[in-house]
Amino acid sequence: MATGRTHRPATRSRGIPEATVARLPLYLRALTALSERSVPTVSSEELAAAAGVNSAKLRKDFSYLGSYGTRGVGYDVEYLVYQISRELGLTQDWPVVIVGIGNLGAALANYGGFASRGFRVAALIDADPAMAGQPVAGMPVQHTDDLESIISDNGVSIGVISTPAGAAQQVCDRLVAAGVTSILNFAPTVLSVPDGVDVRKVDLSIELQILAFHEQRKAGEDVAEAAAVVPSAARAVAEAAADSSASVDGDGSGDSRKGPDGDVPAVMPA
Amino acid sequence: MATGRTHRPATRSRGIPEATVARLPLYLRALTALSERSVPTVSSEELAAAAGVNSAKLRKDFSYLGSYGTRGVGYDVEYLVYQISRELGLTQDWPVVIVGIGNLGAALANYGGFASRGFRVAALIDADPAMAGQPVAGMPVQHTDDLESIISDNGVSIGVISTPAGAAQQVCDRLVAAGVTSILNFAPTVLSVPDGVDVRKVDLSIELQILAFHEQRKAGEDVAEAAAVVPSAARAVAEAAADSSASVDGDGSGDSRKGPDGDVPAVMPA
DNA sequence: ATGTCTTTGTGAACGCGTGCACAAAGATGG
DNA sequence: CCATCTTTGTGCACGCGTTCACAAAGACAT
Repeated sequence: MATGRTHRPATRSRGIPEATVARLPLYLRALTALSERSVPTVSSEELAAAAGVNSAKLRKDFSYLGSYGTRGVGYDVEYLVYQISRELGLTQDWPVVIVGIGNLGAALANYGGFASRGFRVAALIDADPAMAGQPVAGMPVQHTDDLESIISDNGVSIGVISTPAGAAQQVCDRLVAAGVTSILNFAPTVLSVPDGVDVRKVDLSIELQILAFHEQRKAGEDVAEAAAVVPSAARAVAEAAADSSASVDGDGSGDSRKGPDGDVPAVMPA
Repeated sequence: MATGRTHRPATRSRGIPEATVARLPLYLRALTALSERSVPTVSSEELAAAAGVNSAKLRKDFSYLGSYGTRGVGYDVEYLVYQISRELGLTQDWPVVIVGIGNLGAALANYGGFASRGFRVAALIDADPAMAGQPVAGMPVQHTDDLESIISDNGVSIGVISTPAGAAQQVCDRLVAAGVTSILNFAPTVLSVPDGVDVRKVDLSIELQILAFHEQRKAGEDVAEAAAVVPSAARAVAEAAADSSASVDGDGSGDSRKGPDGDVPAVMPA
């Protein structure tokens, strides 16, 4: 899972709880699989199992959309697929731009899941002039200079940022100024956006750290905190390389980079 | 955001709420940035702003770790970096294996964020015999046949799955059987694991769908208002065909995992 | 020392999300 | 038409997470 939303305090969009919205895609996926197998109806119990959730929760989620089930029988698969698709806005076309075509950006461009349900990669944008015109996923990469015109010409309202952290906010600002109102951010940075703009964040590093926490807990439950603590080590590393302004690798996304996301160097614990 | 945890009902691990644990990496990143700029202390207000959270929330989060601040002054940056690192288990080495070296897997292997904070890519594993031995991110890809020995030889407890959906559960089972107890899953499938194994899911498609929901809602509400900033938004409201557009992308390859692009398809396993 | 000022740490209230448990609704069979 | 069985839809209670608001604690100046 991506690591959570950013904005949107407690907005229950049209009565549908945020937690429910986050599960609708899950249900949709399970339903689509059933649809392909020509299963006509499904019970809340079966569908819940397929989606990996509680059946009561699933029924309550569906109750927010309306009463689409038949008691004693279950839910009509096709009908539910359509209703959820419509509710999520997947019955319309969503042009998407990906900014930052490094390793991750290229992987996203090739990702089949994007092209499926209503999402269409309208353009790939990178700041590296050497990449301009080069085909990635059968589509020529365009230069950042044309970002604004690309957005407006294609009516893009959803942008994906897979640049290094240093460039993310700048790219974000330009996207928003050009009319983008939803952003999926892969760069390890907190983006600040004006009201009315949604930001969702996917942070690979954070996911791993959360796993590490639980892993440590599992391993350390029986054993008594066996950790060689050397706080001075971390302190020493931190002192090094403390230059003035943040290392602005301006465009990034070039060959010279090592990763798609220039992560903030961390303390390297021994 | 990666889309959330899977297991672990309401386990307040050692008194630290799950929501707090999920924010600790965020604080750590902000603190590390401050540390590099040699900032000695920081107030909860400043740090909260840098991490993009509420200051009261941040203080409460830190209160679960202990009283590490000084009233009237703030928090010692270096000390806090160390405390959070230790709490998250980043003071020790975490060997990680990545299974499924397609576009996404390769991007993950190159991802700098993995190598930073204590995580070390111990091995890259793929089922394609043609990939065996080929270098990715300066490391030879190994074949799935050796999965078990790789896990045990390196003492791996964290596995990353970036295979197609059809292969994910099978890979997951083997990882768990070999001793892995934490899994970061990029495949669009619900993984079932025994108790004691943590699974976190990152689902790009779901994130986009959630954004689309809010985007549609914004577009529907703004009809009345005159948000003249985005003229292109209204144009996008072209009703798409309401037929069985839910039919997914081709590629019903099913069993044969890695496709031409070897990336994660949006299809569910049967 | 004493007062003032800043900032932490936390008690308490509130709201959201979850899960239980059950009544209502409809299918099914005789 | 009635009885029975299955499954939905939801009222309710509970727990987690968030936020407010403030007292306690320490720094700092006089």
